[in-house]
Amino acid sequence: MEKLLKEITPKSHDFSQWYVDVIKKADMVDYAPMKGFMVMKPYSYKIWEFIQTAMDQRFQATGHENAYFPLLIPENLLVKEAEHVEGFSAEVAWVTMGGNEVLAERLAVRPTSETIIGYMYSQWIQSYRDLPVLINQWANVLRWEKSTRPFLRTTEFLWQEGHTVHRTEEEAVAETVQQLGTYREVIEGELAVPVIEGVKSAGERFAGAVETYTLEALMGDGKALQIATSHFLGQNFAKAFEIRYLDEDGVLKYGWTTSWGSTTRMIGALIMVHGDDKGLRMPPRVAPIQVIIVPIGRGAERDAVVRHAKTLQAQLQSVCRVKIDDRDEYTPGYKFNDWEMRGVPLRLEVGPKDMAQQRVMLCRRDTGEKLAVEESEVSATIPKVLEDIQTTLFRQAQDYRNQHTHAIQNYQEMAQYDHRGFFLGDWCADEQCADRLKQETAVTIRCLPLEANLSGNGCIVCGRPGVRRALFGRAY
RNA sequence: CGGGGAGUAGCGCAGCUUGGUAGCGCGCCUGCUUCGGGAGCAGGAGGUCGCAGGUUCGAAUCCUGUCUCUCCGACCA
Repeated sequence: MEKLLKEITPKSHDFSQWYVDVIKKADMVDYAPMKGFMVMKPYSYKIWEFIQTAMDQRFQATGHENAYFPLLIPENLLVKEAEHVEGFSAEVAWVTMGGNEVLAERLAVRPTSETIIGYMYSQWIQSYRDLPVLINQWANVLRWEKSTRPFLRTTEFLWQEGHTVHRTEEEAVAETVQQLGTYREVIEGELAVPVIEGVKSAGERFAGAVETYTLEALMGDGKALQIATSHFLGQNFAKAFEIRYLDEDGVLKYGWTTSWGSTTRMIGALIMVHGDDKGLRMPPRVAPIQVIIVPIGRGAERDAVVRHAKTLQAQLQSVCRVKIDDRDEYTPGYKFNDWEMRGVPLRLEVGPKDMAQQRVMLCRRDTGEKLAVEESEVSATIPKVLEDIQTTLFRQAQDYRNQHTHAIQNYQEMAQYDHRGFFLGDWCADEQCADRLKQETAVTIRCLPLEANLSGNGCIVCGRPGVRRALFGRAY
């Protein structure tokens, strides 16, 4: 334990340092030699691939198709939607040279693709028969952020962005809500991160959106993280980009568009929600390795144990992602700590004692619980235990969030919780109250939850009658 | 972008005040002994001191610039 503490800063001591220690020690990322950029190493990229698969299956199932649009966007397109360009102008990187030639028009490295896709859609859509257009792209985007943090906010990041066009407002809103539901399914079901669904207040809305739907999660340090968003764009982009169709009634009409995105930030959430002082705790469904077999034995025993462990591995391959750690140069104790740091959900130990009794030892990463299992039962037991770990991690995260969610009547009450956690309170819907709250406490409106009723106690800032129930918190 | 802290071997650090032989722990390599919660001994490899200028006979050390990390703000997924 002493040595462990030297490697990973305890969560309670310094959460930020803990986070950096964990992602480095668990071999998830490395810093690139340019500010704000990171390398996703195989262990974290694999997690991203699982997330991609889970998302993509659901996108396809609801009729979406993947496509790919250009990395660079000409300036004249980027500036077409006024609010949009205002929202992003401060963080756009520009390409001004092509080889040795200065470009006639500079090109933006996409911070998001509404504009270039909007332009293309305007070329593609003529008739109501062309609708809806349901396209998603998996891509990288670039935003010149002031301060960065691996996964949570990097200059370049990976994401998916869906862009759809619909014939009616109702259909577009339904799409927006449906996609939020998909995000929730994946984030809660696969990542075991509980979220609160809501809409953003006007001040926090996506640049150019009519309504921004969001999922908000609470991290292990009591700070909030926006984990996925789905935007109803109304006809703002359709009007800016002339996305029009001739309707059945012979009238030329503007389409209704949506966009929705989720990013590699989800991996950051996964780490901050489940990790502990020993390192990561991976939910089994997205764990690159679900079961690590550690053979134990010395001298003459070693060969027999390793051979036996390999047989077990072969047998388990059909029920889980299993790896064997037969490195000769490390002791079992070292390996235990090593894989715990990487968050492998389940460890299977086999030694001479186990072999004699035809059993193995299973040790859960989430609870530390050890159980002896008959060899004949292992294949059947492991999937059940993995499922239980998945559920347990979600429950633990949910409990933590519930314990740190406080209904309040006025914002001064936040101080007793050190402004950490979620706060539910009424809001008068005046942005001035939101600004004042932010100024005084650094707390912002995370969302207006879809499922919440006014308490009737009045705005937590000004005391005037509440208009919306709001979820407050300090955000990443 | 403003304010702190920091860049010396893969990792963590000392050395810098007062310029003069590049050091420690871990890790790595080899050998032997070890193996149910971070093993031991012995031998060994590895560094243009973030980068670029300047001062000097001589710079890790002094000066200037610059890049990167980190923390706290403001901006954002």
